[in-house]
Amino acid sequence: MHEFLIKYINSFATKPLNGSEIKLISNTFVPKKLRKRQYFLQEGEVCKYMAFIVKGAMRQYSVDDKGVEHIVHLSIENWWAGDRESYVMLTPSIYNIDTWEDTEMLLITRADMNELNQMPAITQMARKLDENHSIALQKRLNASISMSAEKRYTEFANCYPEFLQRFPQHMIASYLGITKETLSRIRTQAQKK
Amino acid sequence: MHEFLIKYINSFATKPLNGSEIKLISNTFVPKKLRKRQYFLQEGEVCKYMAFIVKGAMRQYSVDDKGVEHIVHLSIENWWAGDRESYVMLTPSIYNIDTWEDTEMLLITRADMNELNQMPAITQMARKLDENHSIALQKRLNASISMSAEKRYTEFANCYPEFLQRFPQHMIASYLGITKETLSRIRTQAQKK
DNA sequence: TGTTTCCGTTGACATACATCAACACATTTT
DNA sequence: AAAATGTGTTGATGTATGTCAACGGAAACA
Repeated sequence: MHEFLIKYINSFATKPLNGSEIKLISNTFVPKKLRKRQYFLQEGEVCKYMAFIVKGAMRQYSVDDKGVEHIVHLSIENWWAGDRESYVMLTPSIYNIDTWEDTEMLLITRADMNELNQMPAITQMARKLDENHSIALQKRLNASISMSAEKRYTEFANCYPEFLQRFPQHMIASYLGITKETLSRIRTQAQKK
Repeated sequence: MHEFLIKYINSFATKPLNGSEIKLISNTFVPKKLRKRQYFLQEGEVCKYMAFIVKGAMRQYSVDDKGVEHIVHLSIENWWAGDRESYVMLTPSIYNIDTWEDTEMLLITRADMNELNQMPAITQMARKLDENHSIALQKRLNASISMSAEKRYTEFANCYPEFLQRFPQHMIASYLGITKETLSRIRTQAQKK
């Protein structure tokens, strides 16, 4: 199971991991399985682990005063799940994270991650991840400030076609910050063209 | 002028910088001054430098099809300016960055930054910055997806009261993803309460 | 000193999107 | 097999926010 993670880390590294490093990593990341619809994190808890997803699909969302869910993050294989803010600051999370498919993941605590940061490959990966994460968030923020719902959807569909297959439409809608009805109408309109 | 930067870096470091490190940093970061309303970066250019702001105020914004500006970032002393995506990926930026006050800053290229990453203090700072940046963006994204314009404004006003003094209202509005008229109405309404 | 530009406010009106409700269909549960 | 639940669609209506236009005052400019 860890081989996916090793492969993933190597894809960021200038030098591939050696045997002892692989061993250490494999011993540090703890496997965990969750059935569909189970919580990985609930609002109010501190997020103790970051999860590398080996197989499956998850979502992260907040719930507003009216009980409406707002999805801030969707993730599948080779992505990470977890609330960075809570994980880094050790504060209670305002988000829920749960699985949408049966999911296998590899967990790591903040402390263990700090240990592993001895390894150059890990440091490189972590930096690169942070960078990519920031860039992606920046793009989404710009989209959400400056683009119409329709444009946000088409851009999303281009960028992440696989997500359209894996998640139901109302989750995509929530992720885009619109209602399922609006997304439905956008789609039928787009087809006419 | 570099002393502000040194102080700033030390605030992230477990051990303060020593003499030779300070010297190296001071030699690497290049001072630059810009008058009010001058461009630091224009759409289509690659962002070669990250700028540490010693004094002044800047904004980063995209311009949509209709010519409307959408501010994605505001920054003042002890913040950074620059388009991370362009800086990291070496792609042409879709953003403009300009000064709103006369501004003094310290510039660094990506290559030089990689060199400085030999120093633990710099590495620690960079990581911490990336983390904080991600967290802040995540918060904003969640706000923009799940909160009303009014709530976004009051939260912003609480979080960054100084920005209300330094930037005109129409920029704050743009930053919040609303028009100046809407912000004006929100403010008069809020006062009545 | 006058002139221009910028800034914030207000009003009338437009519109993108939300809300609410009903329905058909598929999937899961019992 | 029946019942319950989840999913996507469509229509009627509501509302937050945008758009356009006008105005007054402040600041920048000439």
